[in-house]
Amino acid sequence: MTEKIFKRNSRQRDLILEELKRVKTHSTAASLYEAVRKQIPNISLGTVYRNLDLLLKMGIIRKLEFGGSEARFDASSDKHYHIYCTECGRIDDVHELPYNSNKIETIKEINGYQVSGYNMNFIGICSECQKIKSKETII
Amino acid sequence: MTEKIFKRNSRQRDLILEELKRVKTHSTAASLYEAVRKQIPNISLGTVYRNLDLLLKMGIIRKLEFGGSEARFDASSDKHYHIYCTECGRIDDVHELPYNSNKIETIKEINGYQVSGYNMNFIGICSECQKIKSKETII
DNA sequence: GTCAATGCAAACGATTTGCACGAAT
DNA sequence: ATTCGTGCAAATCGTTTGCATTGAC
Repeated sequence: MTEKIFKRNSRQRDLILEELKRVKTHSTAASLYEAVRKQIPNISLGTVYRNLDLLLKMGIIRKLEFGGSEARFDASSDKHYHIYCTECGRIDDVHELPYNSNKIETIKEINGYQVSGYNMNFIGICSECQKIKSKETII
Repeated sequence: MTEKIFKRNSRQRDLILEELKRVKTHSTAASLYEAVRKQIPNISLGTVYRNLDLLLKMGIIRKLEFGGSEARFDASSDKHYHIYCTECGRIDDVHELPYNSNKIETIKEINGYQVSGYNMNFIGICSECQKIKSKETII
């Protein structure tokens, strides 16, 4: 079943994955492109997208299902929730809350569907933006 | 605080909302456009998008936060979860499971964030697609 | 008569793709 | 030598926007 997806190594792919792992704010394709460009100045955005696809298919990274226009990626191996700041758009990991703590985990059937999983994330205002907002209110 | 958003009535908007309420599979902008076109042949896609935006701002409809490329909309007034079929892409309401049954509802702070809400949906295979898949397996 | 809402088409931003070349095996 | 992975540019897809016109009030 496990199909070989990478047939050759590539420095581009290595750097993309390295950068995605390094940055904790859940990069977009464009931000990975900009970062890797410092090492390989003429890498193309297409290459970034193609490699992100391959890494997704391999299950090495995950695409975060937020509503925003740009896709965000996560390279960490442990599952966890995410929280999105409606003010500045940053996305942080939620490590405080255990991922499998929910009785929702045990649901195997809904509405005739065979349930394979669920997707959950939190929405809020990050501490930085709270400070900014409270200052604005004072004025 | 409640601001007036519609300044005039429009047949286009009425038909868009009517169609969105009628169809239970959570229309896309394009499918609404096709449906309303039967009544107003030269309605434009831009008008559909503009009215969906207005209806969103009024809180009359909601945009579903799935990963797919096209946005899906929901016109029902009661909150409920959704389930997405990975085989055919349909999205159904989940009425079996109460929306506010979670202790997650009570969380007000995570990671320094002031939590305003959360987003959750299920992923699975609908009964139709299960039938198709089991047939395929037999062959 | 006023100006919000429309139709049309062009513009947009994110992503995908075709193709010829370069590089990993 | 083979052919995968790349860079480049053009194409695609969903959505947004500018502008002149239409229609609700």
